[in-house]
Amino acid sequence: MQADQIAWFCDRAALDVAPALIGAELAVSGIGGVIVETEAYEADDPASHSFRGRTARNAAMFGPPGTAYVYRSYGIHWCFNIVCRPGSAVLVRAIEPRSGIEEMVRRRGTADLRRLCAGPGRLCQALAIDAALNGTEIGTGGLVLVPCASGGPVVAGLRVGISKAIDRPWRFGRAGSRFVSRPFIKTA
DNA sequence: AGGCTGATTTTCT
DNA sequence: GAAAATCAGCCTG
Repeated sequence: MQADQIAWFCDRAALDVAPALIGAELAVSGIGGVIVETEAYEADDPASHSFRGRTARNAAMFGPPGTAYVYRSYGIHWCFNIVCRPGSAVLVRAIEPRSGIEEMVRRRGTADLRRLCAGPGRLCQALAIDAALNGTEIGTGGLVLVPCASGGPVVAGLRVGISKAIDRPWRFGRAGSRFVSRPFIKTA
């Protein structure tokens, strides 16, 4: 999809974009798959990097909708976000591997498809996402995003690995997918 | 199956 | 100096 169409798609609350991205196709230089897990981070959200205003690290979060925000996590991993309205973004937490599986297996050092891209750090390692993509416009530079009309049933749950605003059910997943980073609690 | 810990580096207090 | 939107490996039971 063209960059301007992606910008249009992302120009709304992260809370709207996050579930809408379930089922979308994500690829870097032809290697990727289908998004099965996301999390929303809003501008007024204590768990968001943007909560205390713009800094050197989170500058990309204040760029136009459709910008990629990539940051280093725990000093080791990379995490990939899609910027929505300024100061808000969607963390892509897992994809179902589809294209370039051989290359992803090589980068990850495991042939376990279920865990190949299940988690923000694993996903970035499999797709070779790093700081070079931070601040770039999705739809350019080999970064491909193709939203789909119906990604199937979407389930929601609590976000993972945060210590603030832990009660917001802003984690979204494709119902029944085996490729999510952690199971979603079943609701009655 | 589930819990703990080390790795590693940037950011903010 | 502590915490961080994590992960893999090793421990126990």
